[in-house]
Amino acid sequence: MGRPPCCDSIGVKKGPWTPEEDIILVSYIQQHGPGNWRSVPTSTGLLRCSKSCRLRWTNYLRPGIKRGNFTEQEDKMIIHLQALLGNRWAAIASYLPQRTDNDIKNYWNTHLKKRLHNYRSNSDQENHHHQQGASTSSSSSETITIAKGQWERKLQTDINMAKQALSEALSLDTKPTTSWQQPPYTSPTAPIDHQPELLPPPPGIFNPSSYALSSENIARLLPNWLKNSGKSSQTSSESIGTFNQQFPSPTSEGFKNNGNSEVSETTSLFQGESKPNIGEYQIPSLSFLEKCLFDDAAQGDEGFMDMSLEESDSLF
DNA sequence: AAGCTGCTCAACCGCATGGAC
DNA sequence: CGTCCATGCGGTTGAGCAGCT
Repeated sequence: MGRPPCCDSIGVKKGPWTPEEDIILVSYIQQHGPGNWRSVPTSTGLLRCSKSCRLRWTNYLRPGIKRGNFTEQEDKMIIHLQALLGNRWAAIASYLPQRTDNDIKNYWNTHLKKRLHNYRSNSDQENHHHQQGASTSSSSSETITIAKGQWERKLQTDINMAKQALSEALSLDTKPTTSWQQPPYTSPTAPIDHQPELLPPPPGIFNPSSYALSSENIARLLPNWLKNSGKSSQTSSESIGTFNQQFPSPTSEGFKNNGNSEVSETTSLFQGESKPNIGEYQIPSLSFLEKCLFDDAAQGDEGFMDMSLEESDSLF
């Protein structure tokens, strides 16, 4: 007999979240900060279990989350990190700012795994043909030596690629392009050259099935919602300014503390500490990444050996 | 137009982990 | 040291959707 489900209690709601629930949750977190999830349902009156609240926040509502449209760079990073770390999605997510572990996991399972499988079955066929056509004079040890040399060069390329990817990710700080900055609801009549006004979803527009997709980040709604609901005496710009302070830019927020301690990271954001400096986070350093790569190389990690950068390049 | 099939992804479930007592 | 509890993590599920027949 395992532990009973945490959501066994009667009256706990399951299934898709509504905008109202999201607003309640974001509003609560804005005031109290993430963490202490146990108390969230009782404090907010949400008919959700604490786990569900935490998941909703970390996978969807948390500021700085980028959704969909994985870039090639990200694809490659995921492929390499998966080969290196296995299915440790939280660890992989720590190297990919703005992506959640759940998102990466889904993307891997639905896209990359399939692509990789297709590629490998193709290359297996090619190898089979090459082996059949190749002269039998070359010894297997010779082949291994050559392959090892080639692999070392590939490894260096991989490290350079990882460095480039990370530096590009870090440089996003100055050029944010994340989707969360797109307003989830904009006035149809808003001039294009104006900052679109944030609007709450029109009454009756809610469609449970499309809500999660159409609303990039409910957090963007909150300042306006607070103003409209009279819960905040701040002006719109003030509240947005405050809000932006509390929800800093995606990339400065994006790196998790060692990939498994988002609470400590996000809590600090909400407790009025100085605006996070990217250097303050315990970002897994490149030297660490390199070390892992070399360690794996020394141990002959087959997963990683199987998938070099050049191979992953040819996937795209 | 209706039914079927496969895909996507938000959300759930259960186990693992670590801290408090 | 053992137990309890809160939280984190990874695997899995299922509703909704798109494309095909």
